[in-house]
Amino acid sequence: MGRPRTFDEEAILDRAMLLFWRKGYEATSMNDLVEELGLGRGSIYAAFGDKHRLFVLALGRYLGRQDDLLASSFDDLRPALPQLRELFERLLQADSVCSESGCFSVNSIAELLPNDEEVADRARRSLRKAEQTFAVQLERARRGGELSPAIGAPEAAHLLLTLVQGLQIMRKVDPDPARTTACLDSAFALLRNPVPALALS
Amino acid sequence: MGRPRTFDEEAILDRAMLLFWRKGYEATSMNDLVEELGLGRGSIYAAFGDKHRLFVLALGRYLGRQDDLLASSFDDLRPALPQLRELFERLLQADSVCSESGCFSVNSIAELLPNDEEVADRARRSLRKAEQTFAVQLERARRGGELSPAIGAPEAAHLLLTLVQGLQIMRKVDPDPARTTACLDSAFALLRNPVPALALS
DNA sequence: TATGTTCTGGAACGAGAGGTCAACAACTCC
DNA sequence: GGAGTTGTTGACCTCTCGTTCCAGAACATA
Repeated sequence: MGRPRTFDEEAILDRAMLLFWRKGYEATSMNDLVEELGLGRGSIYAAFGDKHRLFVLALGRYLGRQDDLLASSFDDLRPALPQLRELFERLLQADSVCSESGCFSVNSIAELLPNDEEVADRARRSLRKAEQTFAVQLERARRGGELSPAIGAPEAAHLLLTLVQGLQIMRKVDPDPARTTACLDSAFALLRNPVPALALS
Repeated sequence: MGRPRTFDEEAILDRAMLLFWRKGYEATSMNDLVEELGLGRGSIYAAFGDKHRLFVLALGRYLGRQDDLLASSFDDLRPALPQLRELFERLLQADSVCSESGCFSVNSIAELLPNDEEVADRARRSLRKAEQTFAVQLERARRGGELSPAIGAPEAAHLLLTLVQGLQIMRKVDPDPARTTACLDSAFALLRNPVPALALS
């Protein structure tokens, strides 16, 4: 019934995501989107609603991918800390798709919060999920004697999450990936148990 | 010679700073500024140039104050780590002027980098200076046996700087100051030397 | 082929953007 | 007081913003 879509909705959302990611919400105009997406204005509005809704959809797509990456990253048989470390490397590498634009989520939080409740909710959800995932793995690390006794698993999870947000800011100021890697090295050096005992319980 | 200014340039810059801080660069219009600053458009342009220059001046004012806070925060006779910890508390408290808007510098980096070289330069300068100040104090901490041997002073400085940027993002997502304090507690718990020896050298 | 429905692309819209300007106001100096 | 200079104001400019609308294109069904 009716004329079919001539474009792949998800592919279009990906391109919108890259544009918003690169330029930010306010600095991206509908003209930019028309040009980048290769669609008429009418088609965009019909398919995605207004500019803000399109942005939220694009951000949701970005966060959804991050969620997936997180959910499928852990093998509960191997030590947790090295896996966490590898996850961060992968997370940051995934963001290099948009070369020096940092993290779409961090950028959006910084630009639009606390005034944009829709974006706030979506971001909060992903951050909470990430923190919980970290906490589970860190608790596993603690039980395995990997984690420094100076910190609890939930606190370490929150600390790591916070640090990663900070890394995304620092990457925009100094894009040298070696700096990022070095910073993660330091963090994990501190998190590691200096006297790795046998499993405690 | 000529008619004198009827306004205090620095007071006006402060108000512009608060507005840009609250709304971001792109979302703040000249109309907003005219209304907030209580000046005619012409006066603003005559005194500060265009919108972008005004923004850079406002950001410079913000960063200048942070620089001052940092420069005058350390007593080389007392232990370094607690002083660093107090500094962070003061930094975050200073930002509470603009209740839930996070950090003007972090917001600006996220919104405008990597496309705005002027903002990038100004922000880089302050971050470098902060990192160096941290490093000096952490080196003092290391020599005094305060710092964990698991990390060097420069690395700890970079780690702390990164963490604070992250805290500014997290604060926008969850404004509860207790979370921020707890995160700093965790970080310093890890940085502290678990076996505080006597001064080594 | 005729009809109904959906999608497409671009013209058109009002609002508001950032920026300019000219007339007037407020001072200093002669 | 007159001349010269600078600050102030708000009307005004052009351009671009986000959004709407409509005529035509592309399908399914009959």
